[in-house]
Amino acid sequence: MKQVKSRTGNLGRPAGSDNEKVREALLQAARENFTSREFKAVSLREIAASAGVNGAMVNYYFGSKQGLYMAMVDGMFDSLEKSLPEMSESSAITVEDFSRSYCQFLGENPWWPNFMVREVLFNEGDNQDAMIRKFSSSFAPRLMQSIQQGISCGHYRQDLNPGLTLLSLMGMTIFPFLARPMAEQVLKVNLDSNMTAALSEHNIKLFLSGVVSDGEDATGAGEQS
Amino acid sequence: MKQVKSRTGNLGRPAGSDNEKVREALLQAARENFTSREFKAVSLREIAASAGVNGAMVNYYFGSKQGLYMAMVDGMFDSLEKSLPEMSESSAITVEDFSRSYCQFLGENPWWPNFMVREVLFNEGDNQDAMIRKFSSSFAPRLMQSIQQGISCGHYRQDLNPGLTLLSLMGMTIFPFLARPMAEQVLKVNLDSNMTAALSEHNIKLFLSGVVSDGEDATGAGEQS
DNA sequence: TTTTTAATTAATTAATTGTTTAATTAATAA
DNA sequence: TTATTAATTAAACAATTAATTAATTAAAAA
Repeated sequence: MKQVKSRTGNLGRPAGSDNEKVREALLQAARENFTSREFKAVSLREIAASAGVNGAMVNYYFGSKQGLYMAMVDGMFDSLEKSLPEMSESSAITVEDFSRSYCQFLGENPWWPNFMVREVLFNEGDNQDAMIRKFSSSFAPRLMQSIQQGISCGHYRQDLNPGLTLLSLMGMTIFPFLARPMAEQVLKVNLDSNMTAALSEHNIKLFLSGVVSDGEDATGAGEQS
Repeated sequence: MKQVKSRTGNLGRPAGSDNEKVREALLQAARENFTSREFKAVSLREIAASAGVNGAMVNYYFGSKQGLYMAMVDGMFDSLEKSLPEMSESSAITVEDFSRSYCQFLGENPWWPNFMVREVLFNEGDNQDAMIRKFSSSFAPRLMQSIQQGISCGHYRQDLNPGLTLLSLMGMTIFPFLARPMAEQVLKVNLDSNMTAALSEHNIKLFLSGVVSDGEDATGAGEQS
């Protein structure tokens, strides 16, 4: 009765091995590593070690490093769509809904902005096209629709460029999370859940009415030298 | 007279070799490669080939791959400060100046947003701290100062959070360039010089007065379902 | 039970990386 | 001129990488 569990030599299929458990451990390790460091900077050995399995498991379950990465991407988009149910419907999204939902999502999923920007910006060719399509087919057109309705019904200014307006709104929503290190270290804006809620309300008001006080002149002529 | 130019074996110091020229060629190659691909994904051999010199030249002139990268970073910040002279002065920057100058700079230097975000976001530890300090010591505090003046003199709303307001402004300024592929492919917003100028004016107006028409209610109650 | 299949590990493979070295040639100083 | 220094190349080096393979063991099927 020597092989208590074949202690040192862990060869062969382990007793009670769980296919799905290993798979999920690898995906989890991939998320941890790929969201904070660049693709090439993360080695399979690191991922495997961080998942507590042998390096060859990545190729066994996902075919390749790239395969694991793509599986991770799919999972991330799934979790986005699950976290933003109101954005999965087919009607127009109001500015308020977008600001609140997206701020909350970004606050709760700090890995997302880094990841999204890296994918859309840097992985030119590889995943970029698919990313852009996936990204833009979710909420962008429906938010655009909402903005265009606002203009055509006269609620918004008639001189607004819908595309630029959408970009401005997305920018003020996403950028604070994107520049989190700068926001926290330089501006002392700590993006906890309270500040996240404050940010969405701040942005809604800024987007709709601007920063200028009621009754003040907004031409900027009254500004400080 | 066989050694016409020692055609194939290009050993030794070449006639009329220009120290500064090689240095600049390497920096140029570094800019081209490092701004579009991640640090680890760019090899010294690629850079050298793209500069038309031997791979060992990187170590000869810059000590290491990292040394070349840092030299490139320094040059980029120099070009930013030269391109934005009005931001190098010591007085407060108005929202208008910031929006116009920065939009123009981003339009003329499309590599900057990618590079900046990559540095501030992803190179954790290595250059991040230095980047944040350099970045924030240039215009951030003076723009902040301008916003705080606007609030304290009553021109801006009293309920404004200055930090969030600065982040919103930076976001609506930078994001369109950051999401350029998405802006162009999905929203059909082509960021040429005309659109860049339009963007800065659009943002100034939006920042100051919002999107809602004069006389309209800005609570959003009047929006489409 | 016996056979086959699934899961896991250690070892190997082939390619690529950043860096160093030695050889080589031009420019410069003595 | 001669000796020394600066610039360049090809080659070698050592480390690391993703991927494959063969061996091994448990689970499932026959």
